[in-house]
Amino acid sequence: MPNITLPDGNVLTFDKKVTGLKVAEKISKSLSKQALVISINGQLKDLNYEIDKDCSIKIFTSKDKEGIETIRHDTAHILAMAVQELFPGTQVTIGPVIENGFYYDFARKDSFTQEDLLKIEKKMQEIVERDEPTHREVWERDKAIEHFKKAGEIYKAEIIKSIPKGEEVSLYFHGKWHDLCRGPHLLSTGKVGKFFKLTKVAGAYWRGDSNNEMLQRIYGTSWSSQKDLDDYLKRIEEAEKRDHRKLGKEMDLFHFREESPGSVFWHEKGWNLFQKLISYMRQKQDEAGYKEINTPEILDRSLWEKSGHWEKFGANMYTSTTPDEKVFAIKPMNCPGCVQVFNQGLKSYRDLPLKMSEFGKVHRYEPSGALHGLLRVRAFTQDDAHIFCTEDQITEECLSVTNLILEIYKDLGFENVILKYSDRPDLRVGDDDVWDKSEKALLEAIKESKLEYSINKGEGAFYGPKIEFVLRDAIGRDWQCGTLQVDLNLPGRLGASFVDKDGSKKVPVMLHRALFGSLERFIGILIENYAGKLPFWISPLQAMVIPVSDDFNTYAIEVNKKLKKSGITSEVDLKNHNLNYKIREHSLTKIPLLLICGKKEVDSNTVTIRRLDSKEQENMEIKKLIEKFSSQAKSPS
RNA sequence: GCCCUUGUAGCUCAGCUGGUAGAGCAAUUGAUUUGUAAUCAAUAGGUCCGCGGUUCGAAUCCGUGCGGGGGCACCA
Repeated sequence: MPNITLPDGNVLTFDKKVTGLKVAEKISKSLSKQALVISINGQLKDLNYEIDKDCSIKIFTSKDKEGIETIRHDTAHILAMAVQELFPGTQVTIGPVIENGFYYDFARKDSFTQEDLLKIEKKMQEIVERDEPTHREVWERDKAIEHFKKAGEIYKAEIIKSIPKGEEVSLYFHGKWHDLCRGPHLLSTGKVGKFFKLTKVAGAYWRGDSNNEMLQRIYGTSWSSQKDLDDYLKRIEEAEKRDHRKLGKEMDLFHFREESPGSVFWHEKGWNLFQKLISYMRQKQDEAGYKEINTPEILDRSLWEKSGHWEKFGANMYTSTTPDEKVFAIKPMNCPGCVQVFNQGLKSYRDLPLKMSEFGKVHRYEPSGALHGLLRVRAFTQDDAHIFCTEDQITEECLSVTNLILEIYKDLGFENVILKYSDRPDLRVGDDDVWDKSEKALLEAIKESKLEYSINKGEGAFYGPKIEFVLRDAIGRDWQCGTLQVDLNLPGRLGASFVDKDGSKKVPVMLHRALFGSLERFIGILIENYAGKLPFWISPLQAMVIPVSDDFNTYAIEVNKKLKKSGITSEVDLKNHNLNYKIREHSLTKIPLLLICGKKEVDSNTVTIRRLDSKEQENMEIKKLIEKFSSQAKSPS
């Protein structure tokens, strides 16, 4: 006699056990048609699960996250079914739901080709049409292991072995085909609909461990309507258009080449952008009380041994042997160098907090497969700083770093910032009471900042807890940029000390912080966020002066000179092309202002402005133009 | 690093099953003097990523190295 409580509080009473589908039918016919999956006392179950006890339920449709995720999960099963029908002998492993889709990992000798993907997709459509009914069975563990072993499904057998004792081992059947699965699933393969697409094949390690063999992963996406699928594919396409590698080429900002994989060759315009960011940052840091320093790129091996890098970070370090056989390392981090500057001369507690910033270029030998445009490189410039302070100053200093980061992100158009807080890892140095103190101090700073934060348990650095600053861009992607770490280890290892009030020598606390993280990376993010249409003040080329014909060249040259003098980055285009051509060309390279000069303008001492992405024409006196845009050309302060 | 995929002119790409390369744009030169997203013509431009092999003959097939792309692993 189950009494079933609905989300609106109403209670339906049945005189015998009843399936979720039947409950949906009782509620409304349309719901029963749209129903995909049900939650019973908060646990997701199949719609044909039989309810025999009092409970509260909620029925999900494709409008709910639970519904669409079940569709994706079923699509993954159908993918596996299709693959095994087409390629007998292929072993199935796991096939979870991911953001916007799903994947399934297979073990097969031959590799899947792009054409195979199409074939598989077709077969999947067939399976949907066959509308194979789903049913679930709970098996005895050893029987299940035996069964899958016999069937040649070694990986599945492995998975069952790793299911904790006491947990149910359930199998899902779609027609004859079956898979070990926790569920829930749709009532039949037909419920999935046909709004899916296989997107790519890739390698993936068994159980995510690079010591294991590599499986073949097929990725796909699945939706509840053609429109949703099309929208998704469109979104992907739009994101591709923003790719900073593509835009960087089109806008003539930088390039990469074989001779130095993962290192940027900055072109004039890219470097201009780079320098604009640095000078903006200098000003900000100067105001915040930082002292800029610079330390050597190459330092003796002994220093890196002392700091612990040689042992802990050696695999990522470039080294250099001189003709006289001395071994140096090219710095992968700026901190040891910075501590040397701190160590020079006696420091007093009165000098603290001492904030030393450095635009330091570091080199790290990253695995070749990790390289990705500007976002993952082997040589990059950190907007680094190290703050030497006392333990009592930690919270305040952390807070001021957080504020500085937020201010800077805001100036660059990122208002949506999330924090990730990582606390002590298992492998760490320092006493627990010191950790208590530094974690508490850092957490306090986060709380005071009133920002949303998540906790990554045990993900801190070996020397201290850290915050990572994640910003969300214009199309909803998250990027990890800034970082702030509390270090109670390196200063001691490298012999840093200050004279305290009582005359005794003490070891200072060191905060490591980077605002953008890496200038290279941040520029990549900026390009993608703005789809190349950078804010005026940071645009590497802010204005192009275009004479209508060469009768007006002298005037255009004059205008360009005036602009340059007033601090606007501008050029004049004297090439023998017509106006249409020039407008197209310079619009494509995303120059914010096109300034047209013809007879009308010469006569009235004006230019006609055409802004990027606008067809409007605005006539303006030169004096006013300079007044208006020279202030906009400056970085925000 | 691992799996898959890819490498042809400055750029974007074509070149079927082997017979030593082609287009558009860009560049150069000339004509045109242009009023808001491609004016016309001519010229020049290539170690077909490198190395090795198969073959009478390789951009094309095979091996290998390097680079790019998509993932996985990595990301102090």
